[in-house]
Amino acid sequence: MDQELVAAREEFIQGMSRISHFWGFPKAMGAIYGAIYLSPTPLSLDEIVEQVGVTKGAVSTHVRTLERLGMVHKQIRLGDRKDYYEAEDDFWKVIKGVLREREQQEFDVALRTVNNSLDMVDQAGDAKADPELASFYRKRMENMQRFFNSLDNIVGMLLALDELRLNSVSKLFGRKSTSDPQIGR
Amino acid sequence: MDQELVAAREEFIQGMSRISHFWGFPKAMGAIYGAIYLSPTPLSLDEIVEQVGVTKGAVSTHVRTLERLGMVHKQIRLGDRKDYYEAEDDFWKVIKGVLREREQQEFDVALRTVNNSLDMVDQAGDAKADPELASFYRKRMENMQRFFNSLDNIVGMLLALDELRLNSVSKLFGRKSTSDPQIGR
DNA sequence: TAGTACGTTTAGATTGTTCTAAACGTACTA
DNA sequence: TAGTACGTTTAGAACAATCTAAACGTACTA
Repeated sequence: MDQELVAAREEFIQGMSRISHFWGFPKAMGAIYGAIYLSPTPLSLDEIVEQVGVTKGAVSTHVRTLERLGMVHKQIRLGDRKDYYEAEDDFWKVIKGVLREREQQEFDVALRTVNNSLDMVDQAGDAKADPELASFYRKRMENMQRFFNSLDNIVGMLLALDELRLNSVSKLFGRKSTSDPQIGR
Repeated sequence: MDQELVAAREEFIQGMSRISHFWGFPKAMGAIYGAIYLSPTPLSLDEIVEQVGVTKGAVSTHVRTLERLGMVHKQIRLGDRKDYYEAEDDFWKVIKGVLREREQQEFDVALRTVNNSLDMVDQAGDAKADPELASFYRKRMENMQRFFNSLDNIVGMLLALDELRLNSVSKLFGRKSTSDPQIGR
């Protein structure tokens, strides 16, 4: 295979691992996604191992996560014991998957945490001394709570937009949207 | 000071450190922000150390980051060698600060990375063998590039909305927005 | 000048995460 | 039945991020 294409692929994969890391995922996971994304045909575990250069164990683990997020899709073939993976190439779906996961896992933990502190203030605060401080705490916490609820709603809406083609979100913001990339090559 | 309020504060601070960590920042940084946010008066480094329980060095470092992100504001007082910090309590501004930072630091690194790989394909690809693969690579990479540009534009718009009160973003999405929190207490 | 009260920097310890290597389980194949 | 080809799990190694403790720089104070 064309040596220069290999180089381009490696550059790309490396970029993906960087991006992955930046968004708080393991580097290898991004690299694996990159490899699958650039492959014209679905890849088996071993092919991924070969292209990315991490062990099979790691690939197995990460590929499972990727599937959970909806970033890759497993393909099984009759009479073939290997699993094959192909990439989801609709990135709005990818974002959706990530948000859904994060939203559930930690997002409303945040809400609950604030609610909880607020409860503590309510129960204790005005009973004893320092009612001023208690009411200040309450004000601040409620302020944050409101914000989290707004965020929560926005994310909820985004997740709900499905048939509407999430892509329209960008149109909604007017400017160039999906065409006319301006950081040119 | 009211023992129960202290407990509520500690609960809150702990929650902030968790959220901070979740968004990819050091835990202590979130805790520090939490302490400042809950204080009715600006806090000095030493007061933060006392409330959060990390060393002065760490506080010094993190507080600087927080300031760069616009999450806290430094206050200097004539005839007082201490620095005091108060929290930004407009979370839309906070988000703005974080996005601006991230956008610049890594966001268009992502773009550049893809652009770069694409260049490599363009230069090398069709010259030699495997023009099919080259064109497949090109297609995929352009797809991603388009997406990044959209994202970039959306974030750009968000950052530009300033006077417009970012809060209106949530109104724009219709549902309950800032009022009527539904995860009740 | 020496002493003190600050914030900052830095070397290295601590901790948490991610990866490797190897054992393992299962199912198919001869 | 033994052997092979696969994906998965796991113990612990390697690595990276964060924090501590202590040295440091500076400016004010006596």
